[in-house]
Amino acid sequence: MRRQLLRIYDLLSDYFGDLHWWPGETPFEVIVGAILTQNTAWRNVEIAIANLQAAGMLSPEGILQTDDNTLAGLIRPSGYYNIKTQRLKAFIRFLHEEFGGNLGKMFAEDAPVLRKKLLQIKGIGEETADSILLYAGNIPVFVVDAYTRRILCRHGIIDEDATYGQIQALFLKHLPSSVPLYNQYHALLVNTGKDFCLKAPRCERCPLHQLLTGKKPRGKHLERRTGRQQQ
DNA sequence: GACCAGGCACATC
DNA sequence: GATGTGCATGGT
Repeated sequence: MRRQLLRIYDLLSDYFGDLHWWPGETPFEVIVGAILTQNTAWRNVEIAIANLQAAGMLSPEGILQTDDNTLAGLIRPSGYYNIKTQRLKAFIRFLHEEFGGNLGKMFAEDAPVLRKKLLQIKGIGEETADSILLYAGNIPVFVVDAYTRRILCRHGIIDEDATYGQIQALFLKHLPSSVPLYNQYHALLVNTGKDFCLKAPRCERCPLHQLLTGKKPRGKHLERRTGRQQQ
């Protein structure tokens, strides 16, 4: 399994290059993005974050002091704006109550304890919590998302009804504990999902196609080695 | 116009 | 514990 997971990693890294996730200037911006991107295309999140930035509200204080209607209006392009308004504020209230509003203190907390605390916040589930830990806190946890599940499932590596915890445990067990490795691996899976798993015909051009079928991938994708950045 | 996107909470059985 | 539903925008 270890070899298989590393083979997938190598194939995708060859194709996509180093992705250097997460797109975000600061840890706080990464956290805002993690909440706003829930079940939402990243391009819509970018608009919402740009709105917050332009309004000078991309900070814990800025968001907390903004009334709900104004905040919802700013993040409207990211969808579910009423719910996400509450989720953003719930996180920031937690940050103030537990760590005096200091992200450095938050990430200095023992990781498993912090993860449990994050999961108790309304609106923070497993994927969002792990994205925050890995991409904002540089803590080595593996992020599992819909693409991870879809790709691993398609390649027969996991069962269709595997839980989040089971999928995560697979990576944690077989891969060395490494922030850059987990960062890149998750980013690769997301890009693979976006580019190849949306519609069945495109799947045949996926860098992983040969791994699954024994057939060479179709198309010219192996020529592409752009090392492109996220979005 | 239908479908999809880097989830999550809550109701119901 | 499993399953269904609401939340909502913008791109393809």
